[in-house]
Amino acid sequence: MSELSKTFEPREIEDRWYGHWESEGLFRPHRPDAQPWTIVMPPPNVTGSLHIGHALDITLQDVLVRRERMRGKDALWVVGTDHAGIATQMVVERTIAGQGLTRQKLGRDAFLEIVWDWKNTSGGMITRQLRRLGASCDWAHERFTMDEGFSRAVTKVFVELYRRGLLYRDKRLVNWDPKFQTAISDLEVETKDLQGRFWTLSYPLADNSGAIQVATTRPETMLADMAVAVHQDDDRYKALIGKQIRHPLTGRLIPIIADEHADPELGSGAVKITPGHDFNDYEVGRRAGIRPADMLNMFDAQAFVVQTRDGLIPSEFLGLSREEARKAVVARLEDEGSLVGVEDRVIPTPFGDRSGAIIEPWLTDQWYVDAAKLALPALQAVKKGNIKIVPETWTKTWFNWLENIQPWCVSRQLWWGHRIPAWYAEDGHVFVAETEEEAKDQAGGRPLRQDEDVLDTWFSSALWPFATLGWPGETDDLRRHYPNDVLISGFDILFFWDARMAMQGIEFMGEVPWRTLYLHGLVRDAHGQKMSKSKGNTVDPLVLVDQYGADALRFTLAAMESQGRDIKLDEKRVEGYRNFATKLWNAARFLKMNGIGASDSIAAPTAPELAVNRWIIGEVVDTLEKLNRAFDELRYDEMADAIYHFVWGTFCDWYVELIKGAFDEETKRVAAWVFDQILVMLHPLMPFITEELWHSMPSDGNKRDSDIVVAKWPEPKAEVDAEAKAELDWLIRLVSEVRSARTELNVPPSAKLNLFAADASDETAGRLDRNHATLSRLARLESIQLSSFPGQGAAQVVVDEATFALPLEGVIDVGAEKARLDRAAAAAEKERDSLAQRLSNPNFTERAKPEAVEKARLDHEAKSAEAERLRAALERLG
RNA sequence: GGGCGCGUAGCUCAGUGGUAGAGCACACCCUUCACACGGGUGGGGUCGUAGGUUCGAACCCUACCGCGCCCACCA
Repeated sequence: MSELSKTFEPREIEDRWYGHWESEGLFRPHRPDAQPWTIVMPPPNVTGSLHIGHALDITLQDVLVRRERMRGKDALWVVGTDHAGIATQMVVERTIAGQGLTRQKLGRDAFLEIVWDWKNTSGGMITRQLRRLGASCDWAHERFTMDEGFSRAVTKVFVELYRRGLLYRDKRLVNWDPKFQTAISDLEVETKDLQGRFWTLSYPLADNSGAIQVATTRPETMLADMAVAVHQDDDRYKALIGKQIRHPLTGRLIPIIADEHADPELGSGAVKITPGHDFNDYEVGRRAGIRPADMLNMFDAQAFVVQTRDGLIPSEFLGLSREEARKAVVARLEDEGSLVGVEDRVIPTPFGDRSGAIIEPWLTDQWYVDAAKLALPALQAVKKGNIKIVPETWTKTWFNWLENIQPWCVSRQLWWGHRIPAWYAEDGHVFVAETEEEAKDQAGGRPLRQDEDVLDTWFSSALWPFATLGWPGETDDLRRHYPNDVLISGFDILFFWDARMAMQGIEFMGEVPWRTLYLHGLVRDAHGQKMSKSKGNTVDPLVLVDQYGADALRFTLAAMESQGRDIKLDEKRVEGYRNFATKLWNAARFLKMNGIGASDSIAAPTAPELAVNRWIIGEVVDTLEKLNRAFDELRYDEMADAIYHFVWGTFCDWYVELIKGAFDEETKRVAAWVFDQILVMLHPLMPFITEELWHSMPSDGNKRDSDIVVAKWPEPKAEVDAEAKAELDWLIRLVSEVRSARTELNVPPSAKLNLFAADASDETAGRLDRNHATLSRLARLESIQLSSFPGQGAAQVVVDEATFALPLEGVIDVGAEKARLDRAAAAAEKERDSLAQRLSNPNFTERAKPEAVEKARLDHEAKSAEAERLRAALERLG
């Protein structure tokens, strides 16, 4: 491996190093005495595949855990997959449908066997894909939300919550998904605006004394109407309160009731009440004293019309879908002259987020978690600062949601999931227990039937931060790694997952699940559009990895991640950071070519003689400081920025250029050390190329003691050498000025010029002397003289106190040079004048901070001097 | 209806009370012995609009305009 190939081939090294890291157990070295550091990966759906959102999420986590591992911590990144109830069952049902099968035909046990098979065969894809990104998680302890231990934890939590009165069974309206035929939680409902209509109907009074008009957006539900409500203060209807209505289609006698829900401003001011199929009406019904069990239901599980308990729905409507029923009802009302008016109207309509079906409020028995009680401590935890949310702006959202939280429906009418540990006796009495035996004991031997339903997937994933560590067992892992240090998740699952983890974690562990909650945004396409399969604008992260390498993709995602903003991913950026990797690769080749290999020490070489070496060590220290600060503040963009500019802008563009042709032992030692620091600092962001180069750097016959994945994060004791910094800063400015003048005056790159330094201080003279060779090479100079140029026709540049002349007799376009100098002088004068104006304002000198005044004075002095010198240079040209 | 965020160079985005930055793109030059996935140089912004606070605002406050997102039962 001593010879680096001419081009950097990510694919080959990525597979090789990942395999090495994993098989050697380097992602979780045994460090029982080290300070623990913990993060859990949001478990991806077991049957899912990697999308760009995962890539971002994984990158952000891996960057952190790699640095903590390098800092010597007992770093643990918990990994595993989620059984994803609805999503997985849906996929499998679709598959067996191809063979003409349904789960009902198969029966529960046979169906579940198929799902498990499916999970076992296709479940490994996403975890293989995570590896391609370089995710350094603890694969040896990979978990699954339905593995044995985890399932035990889920059952225990359910039973405990029940015993603590925080979980109960209740009959009420629930969001029913008629396509999947299951209840879903409020969070799984997406409200979308749909173009609909607003019908006004006429309901006759039972005593034939007249009629009352009601308005509705869902006429079909009138078949289950149980009342008409008006506002108690509405003079139009006051007298009618308590009277009966003969329902137009069913003939059902229903009362006119007073309820504040009826808005006199809206429609006719009277509203039909269907407690069994509308959330508002349900509440009105409750207030009117109707028990949930007595509420009329007119739909089956697939939302087809069925007969109400009172048998009053005319047979022509039975068996119709909601849409058909609506048409039929409207048609009949029209025939009967009961339809008073129709207008178009936009209707906010609830959809199931997975099924896309319109949700039907339906009366069922479900299990609910008393979320309001669990929410309180989670709210407090953020208020007291036990959980820090980054970026902070999300705390308000956190409070707002938790403060208004509703009971959480956790039962699902599915088969794939954790079966609810509740058993019913013949009489309906329920026994909740961790095992059937326990339940039987409680029931005193009566025959029992287990609840058919399973739990919401999020109920189990909420336990991820502690159930993966062995809870309810009191394991060493649990003691050391709970609470986790940080959680990284997209804000889209803030309520689904993060908040529920906080609630369950505090309830069962008595302590917050993580100290910091970092929320990142969505990855969008280059134009800011949300990526979706239907739009066809999705970016497959693995395609990018194939094309540019995992390091480039990781670096891009980190560089574009600035605290929570959505990321517009542009492939050009990935390409750019691939180029960056290549640049680094070639810098390594260059160093090796010149006998520079691995550093023999972790500590910075002490007090080098050459300024350039002292300077670059200081630059490393600077960069490390920036990097560490960025890590502490979770500023990924700043991490990337700091290392990128150091590697390319400082190390490659200047240091390497400066040391070319002068590879003395000291420089070799310093260069080797600096490059090692670069590899280590860059490793969290670009793990693969850094590991490859780490092992490529040692000269023939030598080897590194260990891999960079477990190398020591830099802690150079060195300090920034101010003198060296000043000197190199000067050198860079001088070279840049000369280059700029050359280009602007169209001096051929090959032409070598003489340089005359006028008014040079002793310090400048010394610097010119010390840097004679590099200066000549970088600025393409023939000679350097410490005197003013006696002749005419020279380009001139001003750096600090000195004026440098580059004689260009015959070549120079005096007009162009004059224009150039004039522009430079004008710029300096403009700044000088603006500073002068500020300084002449007593309000400024008296009220501004003394440092600001002092700085303005110094700047003014410098700019005045510079302007003067430039004007003098201009004069010299005649 | 409530809440949040955004509007800075052609594009994507940093920035923050003291006279605007990056990457890409663009223009010109360079086959200089690490790298053309490169090197050098350069052009380009009245920081959405209007007020206010301040010695000083792109940065703080107010209003407005435009864009996006989240939450909410208006029949």
